[in-house]
Amino acid sequence: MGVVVEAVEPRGAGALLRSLRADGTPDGEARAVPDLAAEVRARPETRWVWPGTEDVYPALLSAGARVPRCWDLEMTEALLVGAEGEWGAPRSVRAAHARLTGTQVPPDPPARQAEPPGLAQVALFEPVTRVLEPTLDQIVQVYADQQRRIARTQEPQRFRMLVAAESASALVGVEMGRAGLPWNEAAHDELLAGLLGARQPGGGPPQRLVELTEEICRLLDSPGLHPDSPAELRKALRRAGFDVPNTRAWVLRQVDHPAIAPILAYKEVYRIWTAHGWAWRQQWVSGGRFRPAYVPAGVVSGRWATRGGGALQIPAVLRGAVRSEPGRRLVIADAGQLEPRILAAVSQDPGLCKAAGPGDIYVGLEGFADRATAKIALLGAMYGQTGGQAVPALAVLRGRYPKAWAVVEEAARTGEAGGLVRSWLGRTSPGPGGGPTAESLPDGEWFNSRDGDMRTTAGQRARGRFTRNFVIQATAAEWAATLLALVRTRLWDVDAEMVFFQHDEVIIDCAQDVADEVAAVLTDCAAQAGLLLFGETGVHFVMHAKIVESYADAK
DNA sequence: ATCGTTCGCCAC
DNA sequence: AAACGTGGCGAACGAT
Repeated sequence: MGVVVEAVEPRGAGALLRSLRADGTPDGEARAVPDLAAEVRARPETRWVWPGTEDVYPALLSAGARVPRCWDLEMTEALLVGAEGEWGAPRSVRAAHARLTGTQVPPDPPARQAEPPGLAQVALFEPVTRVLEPTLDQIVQVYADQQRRIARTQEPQRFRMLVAAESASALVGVEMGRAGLPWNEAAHDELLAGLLGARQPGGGPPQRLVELTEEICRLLDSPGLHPDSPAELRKALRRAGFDVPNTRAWVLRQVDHPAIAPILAYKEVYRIWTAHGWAWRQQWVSGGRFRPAYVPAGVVSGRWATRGGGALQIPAVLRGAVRSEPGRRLVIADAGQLEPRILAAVSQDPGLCKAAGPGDIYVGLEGFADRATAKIALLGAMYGQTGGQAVPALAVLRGRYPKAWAVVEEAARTGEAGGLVRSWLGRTSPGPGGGPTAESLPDGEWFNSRDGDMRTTAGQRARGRFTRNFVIQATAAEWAATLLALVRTRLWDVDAEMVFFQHDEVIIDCAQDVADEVAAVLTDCAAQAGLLLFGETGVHFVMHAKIVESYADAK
């Protein structure tokens, strides 16, 4: 019983391995294996310690080896340097080892480019910037060092949970990118035809855009106008007697002119055409699957990012193209009101925890005129809204839910003063300017008082909003990563795979006859993730799972 | 021509 | 209704 820890230096299809004890010290000698995938298959109870999941795992999956658990050294290093006040410092194993031994720290290689699946990349030359791979010895030393540094963090238990959840996320990211989201090209065509009209043979603007352009030109008496040029549009509107500061949709909506309606229609449709039209599909969809590259923890808050394909912004009007194959179903689940529940759990505000029960959290809030006002107050407190109709609502929130209020306010004040904040599990915010931390800056740099007073500058207020939101958003990302890790384990032997994830929403592609089971697993894991992170708080973490054949039917 | 920045929209 | 967090992305724009 007990997890075996094994350090991995990948070498082609094989690897150099070395067993490790719990504290990271080696247990036995290094040994070479010719087939790492075979080792992974044969030893499911192992935690594989390797430099970067993104580099190692794809080949293993190709060889049919799914990895139960790993320790992603680069991800962990990024979390640790952040916690140590060196956010953004190079994260490679060689860089970590150089810091450990006091030698020259190599910079990280530039982020790799998006690689559309349809485009077989014909490399004219191998990029010379690829860093030297670390040796097994360096891997072993850095792992042991990370154990020691984690022990020195404020909450080592939580930080270990963070590393485990992030490493599991990294595995999920590779698996999901490989699986792809089922994308029905015929359904996509039908939706595009309805929105855009007939496709032009030469690839030019489709029928509906052409018609809308003609109508706009006529109504604004401006032949040859390009509606997608803000400058031209502003000029034409000015001639028609309307001087708008910009051409954003909500600004145009306030203008009373017959050309506005077709302009707004044009904007909506134009975006679909350029961002998710036929050209996009040609580039990103292959074999009936949309395959973006996911970057777990690619965002400062720990949220996932994607590289290419715009996977985290699939427009609502095109979701009908996401369809299950015959005999299969999509189980689509999103966490209900995640961020306010996170605020309740981290603040332990008794009133907010009480409201964060199984029902609607906003309905459960007391002292507000109605649900909408309560929602404005809660979201405003987490996003840093200060003006408008939110002001009286925020005052109510402050009076009724003081502990919750204090959490976000303290984070905001820390940020305004140039300080760092941490999520529940220990992710640290970047310092002001994205790299250097406040502590490393000369005194007074961040209170550049104008006229001698201590009013905060616009930059300081913006930074306060960022740190205010960071403590909530980053903790929500941790809950989501934990959820993914739990779901992945629970579905290990089920005919079901995760095919999409965005912030608080998961799509699982599964056999029709296990869909109910999958839905139950999701709701179960949501509660379990809340318990693992926060213990018994009274806060309910809920996932609303729906079993559908089309993403369009999920909302 | 090429590059980086701005605009404006999409998602959560 | 419009100012309030995290992003990606594509076209226009403007500097080199």
